[in-house]
Amino acid sequence: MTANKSSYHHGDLRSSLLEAAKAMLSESGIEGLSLRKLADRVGVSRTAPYHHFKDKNELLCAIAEEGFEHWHNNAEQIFSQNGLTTKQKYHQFFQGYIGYAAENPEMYDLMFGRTIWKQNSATNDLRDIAYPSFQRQVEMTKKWQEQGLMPVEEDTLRLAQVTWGTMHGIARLLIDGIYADRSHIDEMCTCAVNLFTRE
Amino acid sequence: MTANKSSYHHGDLRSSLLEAAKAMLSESGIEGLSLRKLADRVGVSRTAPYHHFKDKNELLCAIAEEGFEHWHNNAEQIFSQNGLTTKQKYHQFFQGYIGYAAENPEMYDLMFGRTIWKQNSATNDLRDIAYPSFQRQVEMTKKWQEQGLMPVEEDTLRLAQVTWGTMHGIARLLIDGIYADRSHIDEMCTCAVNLFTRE
DNA sequence: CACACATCTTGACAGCGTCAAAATAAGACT
DNA sequence: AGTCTTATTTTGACGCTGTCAAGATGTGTG
Repeated sequence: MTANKSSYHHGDLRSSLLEAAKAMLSESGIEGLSLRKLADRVGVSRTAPYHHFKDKNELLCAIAEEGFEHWHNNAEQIFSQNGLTTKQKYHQFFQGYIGYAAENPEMYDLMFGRTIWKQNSATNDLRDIAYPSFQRQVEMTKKWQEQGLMPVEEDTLRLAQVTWGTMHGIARLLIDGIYADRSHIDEMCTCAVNLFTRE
Repeated sequence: MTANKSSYHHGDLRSSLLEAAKAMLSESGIEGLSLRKLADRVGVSRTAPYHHFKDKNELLCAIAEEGFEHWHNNAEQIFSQNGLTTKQKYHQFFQGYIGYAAENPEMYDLMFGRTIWKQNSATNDLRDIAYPSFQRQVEMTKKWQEQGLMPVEEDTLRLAQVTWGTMHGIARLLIDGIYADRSHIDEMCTCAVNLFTRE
């Protein structure tokens, strides 16, 4: 169906746009990412991107998709590690989450920020990737309860919402530069894990 | 020095602008609040606001100031209540925080969102109001530790960051419409309070 | 070889924040 | 009083943004 590369006028505009857009995103954030500057950077006219993305929103969603994939692989990797107690793994997962947000603040802002999720502007493709990620959080919480790491008295869904909410909140405080800074990451994570886990 | 009211051309443009801006904010969010539409709404020309606010940013900061004041009074009121245990008060504080965010999502987004805090764009006036609010959070946490509500083993600052982070995170998940919705508020708050408090 | 289609460009429009310069009205001073 | 200074508001303009409509250009298929 679709040729692999170097066909048509530009070659593979769509992925070139995505790559450049990701770079611009991490350089200057969502606000600083304009379609016109993006087109300029790739070397095409202002409206060329519109033949590959219906909207600026659709472009942003496509970028976020890649972010979720990368994020998912990251979490998977941590959990497949051996020789760690459940609590150590959870600690590492927690720290990994905050670390990802701190190192990719603009991407995190895009993935979990209101630009996309506020007014239901998320693409179907993005939902298909993001929702399972949210669901996985609940499943993992259930396991943590069964393994005695987290209190079984609490409803699993609520517990998942609260623990993820904590990670999300700390991440946001960090990347929005309010009240907390990077040098506190490790201590904050340890503190949170202590509060959430028994033993 | 400055006349109280009904002097000059318009009367009291500054407060008229602020009031209209607050209305527009809650109607259509930060993104939907444009200086031009604001001026139009108040009945002045597009650049009139610039003699009362240097920037759009400065206007936003002025709005946020009012938000912090209202928010501060709200918290004060809860703590001055009698006939409640420490835990009940904390529960109510927690719920009040989330409730405020859920009922004033756009104002909360302005007060604690990246628009203002990201690139150090907060006004000095705003800082003077906001920073003590953050500080108060730490002091209250210290009291909660002393009263045996929260673990004394944890560093007060970290504990404050984590507990506030949790409130902030849940608030953001709610108002950004991701993963949680309003009907879960009470249960989430109870769950979080259970995790954070002893006894 | 021609036709259809995907792709890209040019032109245009409305909206935004903001600056400069001109117009207007109020208060202060002699 | 009247003049002057100063605060306030307006008009005009600039560059930026996202996006639509129409035209130009190249590619793959029949």
